[in-house]
Amino acid sequence: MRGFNTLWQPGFDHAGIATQAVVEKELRRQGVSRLELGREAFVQRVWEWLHEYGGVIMHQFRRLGCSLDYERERFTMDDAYVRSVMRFFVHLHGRGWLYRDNRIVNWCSDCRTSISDLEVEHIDVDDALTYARYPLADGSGHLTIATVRPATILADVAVAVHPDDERYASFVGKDVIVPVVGRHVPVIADERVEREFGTGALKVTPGHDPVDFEIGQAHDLPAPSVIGLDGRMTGDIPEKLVGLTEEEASDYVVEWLREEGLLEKRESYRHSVGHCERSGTRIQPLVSLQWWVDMGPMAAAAVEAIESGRVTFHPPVQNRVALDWLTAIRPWNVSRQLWWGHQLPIWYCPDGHVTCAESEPGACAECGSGELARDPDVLDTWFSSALWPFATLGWPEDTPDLRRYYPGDVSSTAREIIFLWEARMIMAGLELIGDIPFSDVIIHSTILAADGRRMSKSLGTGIDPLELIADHGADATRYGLLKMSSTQDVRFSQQPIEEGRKLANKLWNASRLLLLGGVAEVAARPSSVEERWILARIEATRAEVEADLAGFDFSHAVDRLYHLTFDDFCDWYLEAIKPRLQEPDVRATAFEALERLLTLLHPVMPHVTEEIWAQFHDTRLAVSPWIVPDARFGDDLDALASAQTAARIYRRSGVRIKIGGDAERIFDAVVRPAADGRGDVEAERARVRKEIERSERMLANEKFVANASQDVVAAEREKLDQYRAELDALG
RNA sequence: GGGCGCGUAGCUCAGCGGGAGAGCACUCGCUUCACACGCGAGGGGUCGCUGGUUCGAUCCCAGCCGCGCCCA
Repeated sequence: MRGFNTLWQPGFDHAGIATQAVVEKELRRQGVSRLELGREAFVQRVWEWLHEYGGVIMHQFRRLGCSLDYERERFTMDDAYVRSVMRFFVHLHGRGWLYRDNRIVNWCSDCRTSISDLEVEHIDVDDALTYARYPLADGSGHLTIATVRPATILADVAVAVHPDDERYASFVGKDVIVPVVGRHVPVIADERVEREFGTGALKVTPGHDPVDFEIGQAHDLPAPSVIGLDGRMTGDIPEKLVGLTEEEASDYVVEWLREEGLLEKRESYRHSVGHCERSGTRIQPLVSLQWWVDMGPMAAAAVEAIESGRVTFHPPVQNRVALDWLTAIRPWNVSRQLWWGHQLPIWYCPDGHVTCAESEPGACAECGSGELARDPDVLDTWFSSALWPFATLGWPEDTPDLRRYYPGDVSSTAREIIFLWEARMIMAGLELIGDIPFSDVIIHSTILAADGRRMSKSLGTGIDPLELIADHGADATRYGLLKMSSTQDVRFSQQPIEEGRKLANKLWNASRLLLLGGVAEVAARPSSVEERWILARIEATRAEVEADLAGFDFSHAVDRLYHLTFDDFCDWYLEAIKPRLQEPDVRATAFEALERLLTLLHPVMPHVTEEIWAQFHDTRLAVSPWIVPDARFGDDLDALASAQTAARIYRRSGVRIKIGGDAERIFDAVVRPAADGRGDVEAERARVRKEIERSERMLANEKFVANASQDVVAAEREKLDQYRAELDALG
């Protein structure tokens, strides 16, 4: 409508973990495991599943009447997209930012893969805090530590205390004996120890705790593992514990401590524990060999882009959120032990040399060996999603689309996606294209279920937009969603959608009033006051709506359109012209006003406005020009004020005040007063006198007049004048 | 543990320094020739609590009580 060449890019990511989990679950129901099936066949099954169930979202978009460029639908697993992902990976490798390392990761024993920090959800859990005594090797006493995970005692390699903790100063440098396994380990000093937690002495288990891993690295300690990838006990531990769950092993350890007199106490303890966002399984921090990306340099560029305002988040507080994360960014674990996704473009030869290439190399880059095995891992889904703004446009080729549509303007998403996706799109865009992917990021509200819980499939709290469309109509659903939109999370309610349905209905009926008399045959020549007034109202609303939309304030935009339609257009304008509706000039202006109203409403309610438009046009509203600013009748914006005041008084009390002229004529047409409606004039006078008193009292306050802004004082004086005029009119 | 935000009419939410608002729900009156899926009127709120700043506080500040989210 405004003549811009815009692209709204449709498509999907492949949702690695989630998709694999769903298909695996289905297989299990059929009594097949993915291991039996084999990698190739499994991936084939995922594609089949996608073909069956994919397309739902696009169907929903179409039904909502969203103007996406549907022919350009893209998928992160498309061949062309895969090439972009490989290019990105090889690029990072060439930069030296990609490395393989044994580090502690968030392991989900249910999904059987590592996950990134951002896929971990912290939930408060009630646990027991176990206080265990570690005897000193020299027999001179003991040290007590507190732990919520007694089973990990088996993997302890040290006990750490804070360097400034006087209680334990004399212990540092001595050895203690780890219960159950009998290992002699040193007492070390490290600033990462929280003195206030437990006894202030920390058992150090680098194999199963992120902080301990850091301490272990700093002190050059080993990181033995006693819990395997399957969540079962393993490693250098007593035979009878092998294969137990962590919980069973903990019970054994606690019992052992009790019998040996080393159990000091157990107390209940509530703390937050990481869980896998997908499976809900408690995260097992463990050390494994994974691929990592050093994000420092890319994050610095993104920080610059946001601080300089080249990329702006809305609402503005979110700029800070993004910056805080970017400035404290940590290495990104990008490898996943899954089958569904982009397999790492990494090949190993028998000598362990690593070859990184976009497509399968013929020989090892280092030794020329032809015996190459590809790394079985796939990439984090977000690794590919980060390329969305340009991979969808043909990058790494230099395509016309890429030149025309990159960088884009707006990306809209929920809060929890800021780090996962937005920040990474910005980083990838700056790194690979040398420019930001978009200038504005809208962080919209999350619509909660009516009871305040999150909408989710597993809770059964979700709502299918297709049902809303079936019940209320697509235009009503669009209106309702826009009305609900906010920077604050909102509870879902049918009411705003129902409001939209009423608006569509009202618009339809108002149009019918005009169309019933046939289409106007002359050009509009607005002459009467109500005609100039409605055009002024529409013009004012146009400017306000444009400002709202520019600020991404959709809720206020649709609210204005609702009141313009109901209050101004229907209740006053149409009622005012009704007596003269047969006059060609009146009809001509009415159609002019209706055209403008339909145009303003079209982005919100494309279906009903297009249908009405078709009743008196051969063109399509969707491609008709937007309203151009029209200041002709600006002076008439408040022209109906006196008639509206008279109406309020009459409808409330039955008292008619004297107004005269056009106002009188409009009043009669709109209000249609009874022949000699006679109300309680004295009560009305009393009401107005009260207002006058209030106003006079305020203006008599010297401090108010002296301190309040001139505008406020002037506005108060004007109100006083109006009330005095009203009192006069009451006779 | 760190950070952000929210508590306004029965419900869902606007307003964020000058007389408390919208839609829905509720009550009453209208079959008025576009719409009863409508029109008009009305009832309903110590704007979470306690202090402070100000001529003036729902709005700014502090503390408390509830609730939510993000991060570790």
